[in-house]
Amino acid sequence: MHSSWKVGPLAQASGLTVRTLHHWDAIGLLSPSSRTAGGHREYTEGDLARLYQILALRSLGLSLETIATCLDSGVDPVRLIHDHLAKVQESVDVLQTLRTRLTTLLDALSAGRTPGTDALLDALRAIGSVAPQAEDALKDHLADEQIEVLRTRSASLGPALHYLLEVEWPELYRRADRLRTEGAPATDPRVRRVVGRMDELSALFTGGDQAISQGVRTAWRENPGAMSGTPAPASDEWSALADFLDEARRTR
Amino acid sequence: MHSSWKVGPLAQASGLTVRTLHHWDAIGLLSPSSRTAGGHREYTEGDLARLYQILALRSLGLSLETIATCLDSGVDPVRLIHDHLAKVQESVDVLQTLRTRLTTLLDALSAGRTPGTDALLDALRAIGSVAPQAEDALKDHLADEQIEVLRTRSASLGPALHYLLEVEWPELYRRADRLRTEGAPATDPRVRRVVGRMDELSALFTGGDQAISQGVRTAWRENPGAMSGTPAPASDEWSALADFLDEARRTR
DNA sequence: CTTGCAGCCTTACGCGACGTCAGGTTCAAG
DNA sequence: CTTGAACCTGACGTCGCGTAAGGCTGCAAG
Repeated sequence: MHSSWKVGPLAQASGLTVRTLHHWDAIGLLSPSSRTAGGHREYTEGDLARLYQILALRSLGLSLETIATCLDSGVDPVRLIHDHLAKVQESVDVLQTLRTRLTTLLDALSAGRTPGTDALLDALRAIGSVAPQAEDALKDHLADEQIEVLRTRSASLGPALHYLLEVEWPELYRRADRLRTEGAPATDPRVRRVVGRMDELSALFTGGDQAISQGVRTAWRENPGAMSGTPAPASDEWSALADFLDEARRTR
Repeated sequence: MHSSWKVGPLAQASGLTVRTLHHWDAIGLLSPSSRTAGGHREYTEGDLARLYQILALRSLGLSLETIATCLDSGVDPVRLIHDHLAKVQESVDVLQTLRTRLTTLLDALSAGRTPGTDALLDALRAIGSVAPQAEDALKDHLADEQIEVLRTRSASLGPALHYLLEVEWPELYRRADRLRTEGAPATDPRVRRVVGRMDELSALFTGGDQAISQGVRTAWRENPGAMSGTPAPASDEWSALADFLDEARRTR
């Protein structure tokens, strides 16, 4: 009646693999109480009880080492579960944030061919309408030329455009804001690098036209949500970052 | 003006470690365009552009291999992001489910010293009240004795009790239900093992008293939510599982 | 008793993205 | 030229096993 199990049947019964049971034996998590003369593992009923406890704790997402500690040395279960829950919650939060970013990005990508460019153009047009009335006609004309430049540039960049506009740009934005909130000065080499790369990207679109670059920057400041590809930050935070970047640009 | 960077300053500027840059070089993700005569890495501006692209894509949670493929061979960004989002969403769902289970478990654990035991006792009392009136007094008396047995047992089990009641028990419950919904017959050895272990746990509390064991099983059937430690399943699902377990017990 | 074959054994590499030495070489300042 | 900081390559560890490779055991049939 005191049945013993070999690895194969036990793996079958428990839904695990033989390799897993070998592994658990190797790390001392679950070692069979006895062996045959030839060295074959023999799991007893007591081993099975432990196996079920391991499965239960594993289903909570605990590491094998943690499980071993629990079963062998005894740990306060409340604190154990509490701490583990905190870690899980943290992972969830991180993934949720990532999911939001991916969703936003995917919306932008699938909404149009080059949504980032459209946002750029919209922003440029908005800038034009804010300009002094006396120069409206000229600015409109200039904007048309600028738009043409942007369209040509966009076409020549091809697929890389998506990454640049929808991925790298927001990344630069986030990096800059992180540095700012960490208290880095505008003269910090890391800040300068980020600003430099931003201007590089800008140059890719404007073809080096300073007027257009300035227009894009202004547009960005006026309408951050459409340009950054990320949820619009608080306006005061935003202008603080814009000031920060401008300062970095000046003191370069 | 054509600046070149060594690993140290570049790591400093980018927030990475030297080791990471070495690694990215080793796997061909980001190799410096040149080296000094002595073999020191020299990163050019072009390398920096690639570095920023890598950082951007990495911040989306993509694997280094995927990033390399994107940058070197060009992949449809929409599908890339879409597929990746699906994986992230799946991870979120899994973790959310786990979080819910952990929260429920933690509530149960921190509500009282031995909430599972209280639930057991409550269930036993409920059973008593359902019993035929003619035997009420006797059953009440019997219940008191039973309660005393359970209390003694709980005390002697110590911390392991929590695992048994709040972790292993629900795990057994889930395993049994999984087997049932997979269509396994009540005579399946895996089912028998689960039922056997359930009865072992039951025996731990009742001290082998069949009357108490039966009472606990009945209580469980009457009030599954309080006993299983998991969200109460649909009642029809529940009774189907109870029937399944009873059948497995009979045909053993 | 021997053969056969299924199932068991140990050993070891692989994954992913690096951290962390260890032991030796190169660079730039003084 | 010397010194010390920064650089180099190589290798092992992480975590939970998957996936062989090559050999041994155990049970049944001949």
